[in-house]
Amino acid sequence: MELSQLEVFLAVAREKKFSRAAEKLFRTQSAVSQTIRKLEVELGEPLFDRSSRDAVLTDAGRVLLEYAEKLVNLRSDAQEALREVRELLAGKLVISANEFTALYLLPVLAEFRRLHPGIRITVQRSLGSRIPDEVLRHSAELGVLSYDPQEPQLRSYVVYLDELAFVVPPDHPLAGSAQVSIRQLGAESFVAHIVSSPYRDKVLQAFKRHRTPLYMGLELPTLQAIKQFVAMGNGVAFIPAISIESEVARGELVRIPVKELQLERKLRLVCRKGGGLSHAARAFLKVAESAAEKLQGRYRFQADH
Amino acid sequence: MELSQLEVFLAVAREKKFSRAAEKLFRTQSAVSQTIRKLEVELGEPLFDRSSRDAVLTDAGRVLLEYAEKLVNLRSDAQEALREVRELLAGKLVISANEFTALYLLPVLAEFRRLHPGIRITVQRSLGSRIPDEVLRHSAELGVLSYDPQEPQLRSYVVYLDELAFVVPPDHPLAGSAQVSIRQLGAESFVAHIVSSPYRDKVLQAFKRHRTPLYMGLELPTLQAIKQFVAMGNGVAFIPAISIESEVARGELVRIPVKELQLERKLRLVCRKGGGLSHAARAFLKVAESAAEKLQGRYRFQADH
DNA sequence: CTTATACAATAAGCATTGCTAATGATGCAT
DNA sequence: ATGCATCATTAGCAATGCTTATTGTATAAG
Repeated sequence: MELSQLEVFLAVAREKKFSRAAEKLFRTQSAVSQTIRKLEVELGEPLFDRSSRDAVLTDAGRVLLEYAEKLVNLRSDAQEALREVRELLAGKLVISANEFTALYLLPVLAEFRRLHPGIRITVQRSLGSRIPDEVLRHSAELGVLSYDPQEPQLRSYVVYLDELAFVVPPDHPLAGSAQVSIRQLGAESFVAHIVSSPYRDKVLQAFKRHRTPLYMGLELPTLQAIKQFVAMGNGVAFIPAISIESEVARGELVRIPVKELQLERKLRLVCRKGGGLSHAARAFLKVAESAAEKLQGRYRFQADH
Repeated sequence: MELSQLEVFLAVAREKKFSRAAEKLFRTQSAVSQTIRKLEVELGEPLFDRSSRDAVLTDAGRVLLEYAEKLVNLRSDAQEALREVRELLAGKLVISANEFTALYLLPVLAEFRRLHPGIRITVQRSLGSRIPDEVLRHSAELGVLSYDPQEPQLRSYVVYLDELAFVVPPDHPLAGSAQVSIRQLGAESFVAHIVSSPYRDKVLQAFKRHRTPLYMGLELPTLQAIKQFVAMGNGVAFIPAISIESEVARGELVRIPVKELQLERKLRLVCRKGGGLSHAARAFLKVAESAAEKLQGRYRFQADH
């Protein structure tokens, strides 16, 4: 029992004539007869009573009619649903990011949702180190990383240039400075992120090069905690610039360029190589790309200070 | 999109390997590949991501999976429903009968329901003269008639021998007689059915032959009314034997054979010629046939009195 | 880094299927 | 009875789908 056969069956049931059904189906009457006959043999039951002028459904025919209509409608539904996927009106996108790269995502997500409100997005929080594997195993389709992954089956696109910002509380003696040098920071009490990263080491090395002690009095597990702690006047910190934009704007934190330290961080979107990407993911990459182009100028401006 | 293709799709989705799905389907891996490919081309969307070790459903694949399962299940349901029709576990049977032939049907219906409780039966009341046409137009599948229809597309089976019974109230002077002759009935007041029938004419002719007047004092429209009127002691009547069985048994009416008058009535089941009969109708004819065989003896016994 | 293995895509040949065209059968109306 | 409409049947042909054989690719092992 195939859907194409059921379509013929439905046409005959509607038209009540084999020949008229054949016209509607752009087939010959013979083809229709054979199709119905085949169905009847398969089902072991006649479907039409041909004895009278109009073809009349038998008991079995009536039963089949009910199901045939449902089946054909269900197929239409399926085709419609697939059309929606094709046209980005439906779909699901899972993105893996860690605490701070998730921040980068926010404006991109906003734009993406505006363009494709039918796509449901899940941003799952993970650790940077586990993200490549998650993407490979299909537990996420995209990932946000701050480094270029080694895996040869992955491809990554740089979508954002972040940097490590030096921030102080607004009432800090250095708060008014346009720039500081590392030597000026020897007396400061630093608050650090408990997760070690390549950038932390670079900071340490820079201080060492300038023979300046780095007093790391506190390690905190979240960026939020670090920001609040600094804002309360309890110390200073190096922290991803992206995570302090609003605090700087509100005057809760003051960012000061450090002359000898301009640590850029490239944020990347990673995905699997080789065409296995959903429309949703491809669309997201596109949105991210155009967002990156817009930000480029602004970012450079900040970096030059 | 055909159900056979969806079956292949489901197998691959389940097995996560084209080759393993092929085994389960008793096909070659090539066939499975081609089928899936064809589906993908038709739907304009890849359904599986083949890049990783196991085939993984794409967005579109997940959507299709949902519908494919529903579709395949619905087909099973349809096949099951048709099996029930085939095995007389389901179906519908419409029988057309007039007021008094419907009485004949009752015991046959009881037996039929016992044998085939899944078949829904409708006995629609009609007029004897319209029944052949109704059967031809499929507005009923079987009809009960008291005569042999002319229509060449109809076939009829004699299923019951009724006769016109002469009944009197229990307190009637003739009530004790084992037999009466027509001449004894000249003084009686008859109650007649308002619907004229060939049998009524035969009665009239018989009375005429015996030069006996027939006083027809009242015509009533229903058999029930005639019976009650006679039982109340208001007259006597000729009435189909089948319709007074219980009243005779309860002593409300007394039946007396009339020597010169033995009017047999053959009840027939009619149906369309030529294989266009449902299982239900065929089964009903069968039950009616065996019921007729059983009744034959009993009927003859009564007739001999 | 190469080799072996597992799996899917592709190509070519073949069998089956389903369609058309032509003809035969049957019922219905004139 | 004749003509018209309708469906069944048959044979031939074209399209479809399956198989076998081969190529391509990614993963695992040497």
